[in-house]
This record gives sequence, structure tokens and C-alpha cells, in this order.
Amino acid sequence: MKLFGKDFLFSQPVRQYIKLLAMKEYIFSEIEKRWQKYWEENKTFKTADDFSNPKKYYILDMFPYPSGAGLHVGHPEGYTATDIISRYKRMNGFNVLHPMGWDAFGLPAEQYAIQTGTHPAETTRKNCDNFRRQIKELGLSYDWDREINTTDPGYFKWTQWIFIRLFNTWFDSETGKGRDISELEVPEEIRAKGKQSINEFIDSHRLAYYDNAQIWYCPSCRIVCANEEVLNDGSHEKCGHQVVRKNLKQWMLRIPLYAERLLTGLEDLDWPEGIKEMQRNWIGRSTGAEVDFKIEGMEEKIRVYTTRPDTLFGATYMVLAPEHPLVSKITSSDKKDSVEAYLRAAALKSDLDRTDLAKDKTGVFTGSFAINPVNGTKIPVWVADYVLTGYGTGAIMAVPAHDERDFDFAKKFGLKIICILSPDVDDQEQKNKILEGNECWADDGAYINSSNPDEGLSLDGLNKEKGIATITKWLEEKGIGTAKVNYKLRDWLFSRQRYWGEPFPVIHWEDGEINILSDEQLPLNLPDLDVYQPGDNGESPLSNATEWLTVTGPDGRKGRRETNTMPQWAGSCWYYLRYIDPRNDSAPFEKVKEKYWMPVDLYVGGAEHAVLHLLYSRFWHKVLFDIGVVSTDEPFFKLFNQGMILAFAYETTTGAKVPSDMVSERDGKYYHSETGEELKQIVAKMSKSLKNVINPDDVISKYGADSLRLYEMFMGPLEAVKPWDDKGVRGVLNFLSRSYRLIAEPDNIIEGEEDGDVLRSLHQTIKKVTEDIENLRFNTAISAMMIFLNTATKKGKITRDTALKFVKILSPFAPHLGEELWMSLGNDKTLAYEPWPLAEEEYLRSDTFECPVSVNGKKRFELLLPVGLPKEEVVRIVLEDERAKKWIGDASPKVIVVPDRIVNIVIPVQKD
RNA sequence: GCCCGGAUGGUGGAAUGGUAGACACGAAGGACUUAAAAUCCUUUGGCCGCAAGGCUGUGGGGGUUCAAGUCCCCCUCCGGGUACCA
Repeated sequence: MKLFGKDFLFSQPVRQYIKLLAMKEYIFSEIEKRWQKYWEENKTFKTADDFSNPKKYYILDMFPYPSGAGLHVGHPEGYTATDIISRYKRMNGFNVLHPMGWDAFGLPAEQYAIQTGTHPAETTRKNCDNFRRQIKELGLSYDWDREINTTDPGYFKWTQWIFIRLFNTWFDSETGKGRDISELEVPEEIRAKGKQSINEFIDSHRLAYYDNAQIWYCPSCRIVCANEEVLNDGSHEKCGHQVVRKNLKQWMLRIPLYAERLLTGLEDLDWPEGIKEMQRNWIGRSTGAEVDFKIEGMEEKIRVYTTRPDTLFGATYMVLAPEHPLVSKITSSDKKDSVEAYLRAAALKSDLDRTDLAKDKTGVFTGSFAINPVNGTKIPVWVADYVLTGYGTGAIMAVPAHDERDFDFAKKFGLKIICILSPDVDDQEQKNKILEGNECWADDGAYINSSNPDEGLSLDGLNKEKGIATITKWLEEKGIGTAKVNYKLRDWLFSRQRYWGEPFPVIHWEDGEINILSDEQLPLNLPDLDVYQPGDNGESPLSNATEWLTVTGPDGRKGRRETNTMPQWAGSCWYYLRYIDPRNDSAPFEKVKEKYWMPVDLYVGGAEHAVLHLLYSRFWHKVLFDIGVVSTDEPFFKLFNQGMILAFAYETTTGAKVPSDMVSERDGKYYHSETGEELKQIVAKMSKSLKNVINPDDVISKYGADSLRLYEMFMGPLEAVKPWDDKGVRGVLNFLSRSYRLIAEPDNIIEGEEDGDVLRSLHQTIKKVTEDIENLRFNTAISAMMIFLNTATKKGKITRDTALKFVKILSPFAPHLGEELWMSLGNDKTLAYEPWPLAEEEYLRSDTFECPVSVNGKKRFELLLPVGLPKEEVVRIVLEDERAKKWIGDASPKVIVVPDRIVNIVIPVQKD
């Protein structure tokens, strides 16, 4: 062994020891701790409110609910992606806003309080501390001075402030915009009726209103559940008991008024098409017509909504929802008992019984008949719960021949089925069935039996599109119908019977008047409670807070505060705005700051929020835009959904799941460690019962944060669902270690000219990594860096310049190692703001390339060709090649040359 | 049922209509070591072959094209969302 230039002979243990000393070991735990401390102490990632830089980038993660379980490996996936882009953007001279906070109101802390008496604020604080620690250990470059917490009175003061704005805004359908309630014109006839009528009129226009609503209640937990907490089988997701419907006074928001804008606003957004589609479906715009039907022997008319006015000639009966106001009026005396019994039964049923469990339709005849306006036919009016009260007019005309639901109903109750559309089908047997009314046809075709000469109306022979246009025009001319747009989107139930949420800034006076607090009275804080048990009848625990609850006005009037609190969505509806100016005490944010930072340039989070959160946020934002609080119509310009991280799990041949700690692996196969049965490896969501939950803390201590980050990015495309494989983490750790060993070893870093291969590889890598970061394709960026490292390691030594450039492009992915290597290369301050290297064209060019030559589309051999060779030359060279001749024989081939890409020799196939 | 994704080696995955399987894991063999770990090197879709080479191959079936994992039509399976919205 050579030491100090001389040969020494050492015993084996000593040789090993010296080797160890000499070898640069990648000790990630030390490196990561050191740089996390440095970033924190130097506030490296503090975002300056420097508005002179026109290049701004607001990059946002969906903030987490800080659960007691701590971070799971799904969190770092999106966070790492945005962190890479943040770091990349900073190195490209952008002023980057990249904040983090806590969506900390929520059920679990309250449930825990019910069980243990611990104040939810206490639980929340602890959980946030834990989340913050875990997130900091990932080396994410958040500006922690902007941390927010939705449960902080300094935050929810402004949530309440926005609620006041919603309360004081009405939607002007003429301009399609929200306006201040003071600008609402009250019609003279209402004005004439006095103060109460005026107030009712105004209240009926506010975006936020207070009214009776049906909610889910879990009798077992004595708690009211959000819709999302009720599973498909009607059970409460927390306890498994069946929930029931209850009527309670609730706050509602008129989001459907914004349906059209929420729909059209999607067009210009750079969002995944699938998410846009989900929002569109949720909004559920449909075009059709409202048609009035006369009722035989009565003044009243029944108005129905239909998307198929063209099928009016096929309407053979009519259905009202059980809750329809005309039901009792039109019920004939002999049907009274049966109808009332039906209504009672329907009222007891949950929505669930009315849908899922009861595809088998029920209904009852009212005894009345309506007149079909197109042909004067008498058709029976039924009541059935397959018609919903909240959609359209709560009444339909039934066309059993051309609507599946009506068909089922008509079949069951023996109602007439008249086919009025000859279907576009080739199958003659099916066609006959449809024409005879024995099968339902909802698609296109040509109308038959659809004319009324007396009225000068005929659809016969037309197709669906023409039919709809013709009939709608006729209905409008006759004044019995109008074209109408409907939305599935309903008013948003905006209150929860909970303690741990934002209190509503309202007072209910004993005389029934509702007052909203003034801005100066905010925040309205939550009272401390001794018991967090919900009140009787599903009332919020706040109903126990007598002192807080009761208010006496200056006039001596007694009042009561709202016991409901806002849903968890409230805080998350606008948090991205608060990051802009998180400590502002006199406004939610300063206007100039909002103008500079908004909109969010990139928003990354899970697809589980595809509809609700993103729709709610957009709604609030549009209201705030209309009333001049924010400067953009849409909050999130670009959206990206990361895919879920799953884990391997095991099941027996019969499909029974086996917890991972009961599984042993031998020769790539899996066995039950007790029964010895061979098991199948499957991919499943991480769950406690499968014992396949991966804890980021464990991964960090075993492999380091940089490896965790790199692995999560290397697993596959960010948007894909992919299984965690611990072995894969080893692979990226290996890559980081090799990078460290190459660059941290001073002997490997040389001065002077770089080797041509290394230089080309370096610049190719810079190009690839730059493009891939821009397109959120981190997996291929990482593989490009691995390729470079393989090339560089083979050479053994690289120049300082090469090393510096490589460290820079590696650093967004593995920032701790990046800083460490940057320092080892002789720098003394962070590389976070060092300019991003440029891929230089001159090093990317190559004079020759291996041109693949295929014969009839199949690659046969490769040929080294100069770049830019004319086609004729290429053909000549190829045809002279022995390997080509072998395939061509004496045939006369056609040669297709794609310059600098590929050559295809086409030999006519001989026919036998 | 409807809507949206997806299916590529033993595994995760890569591939502007142009060399399918980059990169990584795993596996096998080898070097170093008393040994192990670590590290390094080689091989690695399947089939035939000593090799050269050939055949085959991106869930299945058709089609367009000089050329298809990629575009079009039909089907199967898997994942997510949604559910009587007239």
C-alpha cells in the first residue's frame, strides 16, 4: 500500500481501517441534520415581498389535516414534487412563494376530546408540531414564517370575515356577477308589504342563508355527519351504525348561482382533463324545457322539467315527487288514504332507501289526470319517490318507451307504453320489440306517431336534435313551455353540529331576526368547554356553553349565538390567499401583495379533492373577485394530481388478506409464516389491518430524507398510482452514495478540459432534467442523472466545472446532498440561489450516429452514418451494405429514409 | 349502469408514429475478503442455437401506415369517481 508516496506493509485489520478512513462515506444523517439547521438559521427560503421582480412563481401544496397518526408516505410525494420545482424556479431567478400550513379544524380532535376531555386545541397543537417536525426532516424549502393554521383566531377571523361577505352578497343574474346586498333593488310590491317582506326578499337573495335542511345524524355517536362521512350502504364511516335523516336549521350557500361560471371557467385552466370532467359532471348542466300540463278539472298546472320535450307524444303518465306542493291538492278523495300512506312511508325512508336499495320502483296513483298539451290526451298523475324534489321542478312527464326509469315504472304498474321513435338499430327483432313498446330506446331515431294536424305540429321523420328544436319552438310560441337549463349542483349545506370549527359570526334574536356581526367584532372565538358531548337532538356541543351562547343587545333584546360551526371546507376555501400576507391583522391580505402573487401558478395535491374542495374554493374566489377583494377570476391556474402510493399486500388463493407481518419470502415467493400456504402478492392501499403502512420517519432513519424524496420521485410518473417497494429505496440511496463518493473525493475533481463523452453526457442530462422538471416528469429526470453518473464514474475523474453543474441539477431532488457537495467543491454559502446551468448546443451535437436499418419494418442492423447526410447518399450506402444485400436478394427495394433517424428498406412481399 | 384512468420483462417503469424494454430493483455468475457486509465487473423478455444468427414479443381481435406500445374500430380485465338529476 502506498502512503505519503512510500510503500508500506500493514497487517490486514490496519489496511481495512486505513481504507475506511480514506473512503468518503455518505453519512446522510449528519449531512441532512447539518443543512436543515443551516436553512433554518439562515432563513434561506424566506420569501421576500420584492415586487420589483416580474418573475414570480406561486407554488402550492394542498395543506394537510394534521392527524394524530403523523405523516404517511403519500404526503411527501406531492411535497417533494413542488419542492423540486420551487428550488428549480429559484435557481432560475424567480421570486418563489412556497408555503405550508395546517387544515386543522376537524373531527378526530373533537372525537378525542369527547373521549378524554382534552381540548381539541391541545391535540391540534401537538399534531401540528409533529407534522412540522416531520416535514422539516424532509428538507422541504417552505417559508416557515408564512405558516398558517385554520384554527388560529388570527386566521379564522378572516374566514368569518369572508362569511360576512357571502351573507352580504347577492347574485345579479343579468350581469352574472355577485354584488353588494345594498345594491339589490326591492320591487315596489314587496316594499309595500312592509319591513318583514323586505327582509325576506333580501334574505332570499343572499349567497348565505339560514333555513331548514335535511342532514345525516348518527344516533350511536349522537353526532351529525357530513355527507362525505356517510358510506354508500348508509352507515357512518366512523362507527358503522346506520345514519338517519333529520331536519335542522342550517346555513346554506347558493353555489348553484355560480354554476355557469364555474363551468365555463374551467375552459382556460391548465388542469387534468379528467378533473375538469369530474367537475363538469358534478355541476351537471343539462338543457331541456319546462312544460306546463293542465290538470283536468282544476286551475292549477303542473310544470315539469324534461331534457326530451321531443318525446311529448310518448308521455303516457306523469309523476310528482312526494314532496311536491300540489300532491295533496290534486289527490282525489278516494285515493287520499293510499297517497297519504305513501307519503308517510317516503318521508321515513332515507335517500339511500330511495335510491340504491330500492331500484324496484314504488308509487301511487293520485286519481287525477293531466292533459298532454301536444295532443290533448288524458294521462294519469302518479306520486313516486324516484322523482326527486330538489331537481328541476320536482315533477316529470313520463315517457316509458324512451326512458329506462319510466319504462321500469310503467312495466310494474301496467301503464301505457307508446313508442314514438323508430330506433336506429339494424337488429330487426330488437327494433320490433321497441316499436311494440316491449323494450326501451333512449337513443336517436326517426319520430313516428308524433304529429297533431290540428295544431300544425309534426315531428314525424325528424331526428332527435331537430325534434327537440322544433317542439321547443312550438311550446314557446304556444306559451306552454320554455327552454330551460338545469344543474345538478345543489345549495351547499354549510354548517356542522360540531365544536371544533369556525363559529358563525351571527346572533339569532328572540324575535327571529338574524344579525351578522360587524368586522370589528371579529374574531368570534370558541368558548372553552368542560364537556364536548354533543347536545340533545344532534345539537352542537356549543349549545352547552350557556354563557357564551346568550347575548343581550343594547336594546335589552335577548339573543343566542349560532351553535353550529362551519365545515372543514371553510378554512381550506381561501387559505392560499392568506399565505400571501399571513400576519396581516387589518385585512385578510394586502391588495398589492395579492395582485403580485395571484393566481397560484401550480397547485399540487391528491385527486380526492377533485370535486368538492376545488369547486368550493373556486366558488368563494369568484365571489371575492366579484366584490373586488381579489384580482383574478380563478384561483388555481395549473393543477396537478399526484397518484396515490400503495403498498404490497398478501392474500391466499381464496382471496383472504394476510397481514404483512405474517408473511415470509423465499426465492421470490411468499408464504404464510404459520400455515406455510403460498400467498399471492397484490397491491393495496396502506392500512393498519394489512400491516403494510410505511412510516416516513422509519424510511428517513434507514435511508435518509434525500433517498426518500428521490425514491418517491423515481417510482414512476407523479400522476400514477404506484406501490411502495423498500428495495427501490436502496437503489436510489446507492445512486446518492455513488454521487457522493465521486464528487466529495477531492482526488476525483480535476482542473482543465473535460472529457468529450462526459461533457456531452453532462449537457444532455442538463437538457433532459430541465425539460423534465418543467413537465413534472421527475422519474425520467432522475434516470438521466443516473446515466450521467454512470458515464462519469467510468471515467473516474471529472472537472470541477462538470461537478458544479451536476451538483446544481441534482440539488432540487436531493437538496441536503446538493448543499454538502457544493460546499465540498469549495463554496461557502447555499446553492439555493445559484443560477441553473444551461445545456449548451455545441456539446449536444454529434458528427455521427448509429442509424438503425430495418427491412419491412423490422430492425436488422445498425450503420454508423455521418449526421446530415443527404438521402440519396444514405440510400447508396445502405444498399451497398452486405447485411442489406442479404435481405434484398434480387428484389428491387424501395428505401425510406427519415433523415438522422431511421432507414426502412421495403421489399415487395412475394405472393404465393 | 354511466363517466374518467389504466394494462409493456420476475418487479417499478422508459419510449416527438421511427432501434420496444432506457433507468432502477431483483436474480445469476465473477472480482476483492480468512469470511460476511459494502463495493466493483459481467449477464439478464421468451424460444431455438456452440456461435453467427433467427423466430417471437407491449391484455385479446381487426384496421390505417413504408413503419403502431403509440392512431382508428370492437372486446376482456383492473383501478378511481358517480349513481333514479328526467
